[in-house]
Amino acid sequence: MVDKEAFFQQIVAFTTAVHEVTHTFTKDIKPDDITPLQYGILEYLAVSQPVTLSQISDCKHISMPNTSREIRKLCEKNLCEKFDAADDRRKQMIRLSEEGQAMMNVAFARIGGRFLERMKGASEEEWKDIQQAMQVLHTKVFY
Amino acid sequence: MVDKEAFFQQIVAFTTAVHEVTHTFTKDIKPDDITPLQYGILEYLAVSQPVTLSQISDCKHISMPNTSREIRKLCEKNLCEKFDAADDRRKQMIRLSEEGQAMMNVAFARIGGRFLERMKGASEEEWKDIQQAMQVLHTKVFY
DNA sequence: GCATCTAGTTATCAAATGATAACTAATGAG
DNA sequence: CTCATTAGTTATCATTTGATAACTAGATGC
Repeated sequence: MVDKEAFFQQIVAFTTAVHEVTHTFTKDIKPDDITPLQYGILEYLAVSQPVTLSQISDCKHISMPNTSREIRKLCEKNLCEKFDAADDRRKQMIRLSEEGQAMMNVAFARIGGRFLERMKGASEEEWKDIQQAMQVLHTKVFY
Repeated sequence: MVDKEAFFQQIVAFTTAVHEVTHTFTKDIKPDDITPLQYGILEYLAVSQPVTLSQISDCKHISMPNTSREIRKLCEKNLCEKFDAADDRRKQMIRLSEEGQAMMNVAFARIGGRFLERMKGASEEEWKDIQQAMQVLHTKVFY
């Protein structure tokens, strides 16, 4: 049998480490004129665009009024833009503007660079192991 | 060769999933009378106590004045306590109080329960795979 | 013994975030 | 058609968090 107590300790240590590393890799990336919450929204947009306000609200756990406010600010900074959904005239779709897309490309490239830097000594086999490991955890625990 | 672009996509998707799952597993755990920041400090204490204020400040990326303030609030709520370090009379060591320890035990048990629930169908072999996967990522990427 | 450094505190201010009420407009059910 | 529901907005307020300056007390270098 597995030792569930030890297993849980391991989960805590692991998730803490993931938070810590992503934090240090991300903290000095975002431009000074956007807040952490706004950066989180832009990251979500970069991965999932186009999305509705309601989707942002659900996925990022931000109330609708606050989501509306933050999106308005991002639009004012010309980082994203709204357009009407074809199927339902109540819906507002959001996507990154060209400027926003360019900004996120730069941010992602820098973060990616840091991960690559961290793993530059890895052998072909280690890369495979790491990818395999992420796949296992992604499908079985963190989905 | 590994496809580094795809690899990075995978990292982003994976870390996002870890954040998402830990968030949903943790959000309704903390008592209403402590803030998210305070909960984070308590979690850190539970894992690393006893620690100094400076250690909390460093590890949780909170300025010393703000760390001092939050610790004072936690002490006022009887969740942690200060005591003097033996070696240096400037240092204040912090540890959970009995009440704080009890609170974190409950919180951790509930979070642990949710992970176990999520993995209740897993075979002996899958458990091994998952532990193995965490170990790989913890040592090679998230350290 | 004096200057300098480290650990922590207190007070204060500004900004970011969370929460709620009251609203408009479009959709969908009956 | 009418009523309930959904998507989003605006305004407002409270709380949380971040940032800085000015301070005390103990340690450390020389």
